[in-house]
Parts: sequence; C-alpha cells; structure tokens
Amino acid sequence: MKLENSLRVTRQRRILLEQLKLSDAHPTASEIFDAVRKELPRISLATVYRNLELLAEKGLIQLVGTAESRQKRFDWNPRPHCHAHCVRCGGVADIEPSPEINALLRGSVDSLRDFEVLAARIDFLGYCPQCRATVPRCSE
Amino acid sequence: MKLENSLRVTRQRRILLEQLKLSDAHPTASEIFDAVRKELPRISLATVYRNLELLAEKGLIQLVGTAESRQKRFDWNPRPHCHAHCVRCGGVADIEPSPEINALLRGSVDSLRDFEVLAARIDFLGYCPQCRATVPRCSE
DNA sequence: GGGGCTTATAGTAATAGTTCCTATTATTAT
DNA sequence: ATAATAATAGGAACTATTACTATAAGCCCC
Repeated sequence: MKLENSLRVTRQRRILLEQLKLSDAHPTASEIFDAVRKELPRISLATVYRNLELLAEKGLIQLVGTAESRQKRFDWNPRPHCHAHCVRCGGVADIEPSPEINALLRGSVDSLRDFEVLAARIDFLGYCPQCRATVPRCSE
Repeated sequence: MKLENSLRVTRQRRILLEQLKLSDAHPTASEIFDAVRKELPRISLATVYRNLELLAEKGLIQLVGTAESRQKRFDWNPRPHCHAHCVRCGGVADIEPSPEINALLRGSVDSLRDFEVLAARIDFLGYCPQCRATVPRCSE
C-alpha cells in the first residue's frame, strides 16, 4: 500500500484513515484523536492534525465545516457531495447531490469568469431531525 | 433608526455597519476593527466581535468563510448569494446566482427530508483572477 | 534483510482568533 | 430628567490549531 505522492505509510496514518472510514459522522480532529488513541495510546494530537491536513491536501479525504463552527470536521469520502450542518448540535450529514447540483459541482457557472474553480461546495444550515424534534419553536 | 428586535442604536453599532457597507471585500473582524477605529479610536475589539455576531444573528449582515480559513469574514449584504473564495490570498468575491442556483438556495432539494433548512450556501474555492495570474502553474 | 537517507512522530510550547468577564457608560422608555 | 436596562472598554481567558525539535520509523538499494 502506498498512499500516493511520497506519503509514507506509517502505523499512525493507516489507523487514522481506518478509523475515519469507520464513521459517517464527520468527526472533529479531537474525536478522531480519541478514536485512534484506543489503538495507538501514544499518538500525538499534532500527528492527527498533521495527517488530516496532509490527507485532505492530497485529496484522500475532505475537510468539511462552516465558518460558524470553530472546529474543523473531516469526511473520509473525498468525492464531491453536499453537507447539511445542524446549527444546534454541529452535526454534519451527507446530502446526495441531485443532477442539477452535480452540474454545479462540476463547475458550470457563468459569473465565475477568471476565477479558477478548484472545488464547489454546497452546504445547508438548519436543524437536523433530532434537534428539530427537541428545539423549542416559535408558533408564529 | 431602530435596528430591529430591541437592538439599541449605539454609535459603535452604527459606525460598524456603515463601515462594513462601504466595502464589497468581505472584511475580517480585525479589518473592520481597523476601519472603525479611524472614527472611534477607543472602540474595543470585543465590541466589534459582539456586534458582528449579533448583526449576523439578526440577519442584518452575513457571516461568510470556509472551514479552511481561520478567520471569519463578513458581508454587509444579507441576501442569499454565492461566494468565491481564493485558496491563495483568502479573498472572497460575490457570485451572482443563476436561476438554477436560486432554486437551490430557496430550498428545493430532495434528499433533505427531515432536515429543516435555514440557509443554503454555495461556495467556490479556487484562484481569484489576480492570484491566478501570479501563481506558478504546473504545465501538465 | 541491513545501512543510510529521509520523512514522520511525540511531546510540548507557542500562536491567534475569538469569547468571556465586570465595572462603567450610554440608550431608551416613561 | 430619571430609572431601568443594555452595551461598552479593556483585559484576561479559552481553545483549536500550528510550530518546533530531538528521537524514531519507513523505504530504497545493495
């Protein structure tokens, strides 16, 4: 197994990626740290951060998140898709892109002249089903 | 002038909003701080942060930015539109939504069942025209 | 399958953007 | 004007992330 582009296959890197792939919950760096620590108790948080950044840079995973949440979240699936962010619990869910969205994600937008698109991102903010059920709502 | 929803009209708040509206550059909190300080030399950075958050919460301005940039940026225009984020210089430009995008922004997405959408966000990451011209490129 | 080059790691310190705290001041309703 | 209440300045605290450095581990070639 070679990770690509001269990334060495270290035990830390392998287990980090394994753990990330176990979940669709888009965990934060420290959640990933906690998970990996169960197998590698001596791993450093800095190693987790370094590798998450590196793997995202190489396109093997993706960084997700919004401007409002302080912490970054990661998605094991590097393929373009949309995310729904709960403004209450911070949870992130995958959204299956419709054909129209897929067209957008591939970059067919007029007003973008001269801006070279590397990635398009569509995010929805709102309440996830759980929070929706328990949030106090205005009745107006 | 009343700001809405029991927000008091303080000198700080008024000038902050004025300054923000002077620019389409989507400034950061500290850039706004610097601009406001020219008129209000004794304003506190905490005041700037507090008000930016408050105004965004009330829907009078909007928070923009991506998970990769550490600092938040703000847009005086609260109406839904898209943004192009330069991955090199961090600059943000407004993108005029096409009709199809507008449909998305209004919330017509299938797979979102049970997730209550408060806002949709479409962001493009890439190189702005300036950076595009000066970034060293691979010729492959 | 061992030597040596090179990259990665652990552990910790440092950074930076943001938020919190509290005594004081300003705004608004009356 | 006065009283009630919300907002501010200034600085301390917080926290996610990044930087640093001596040590350890992959990997390539023989």
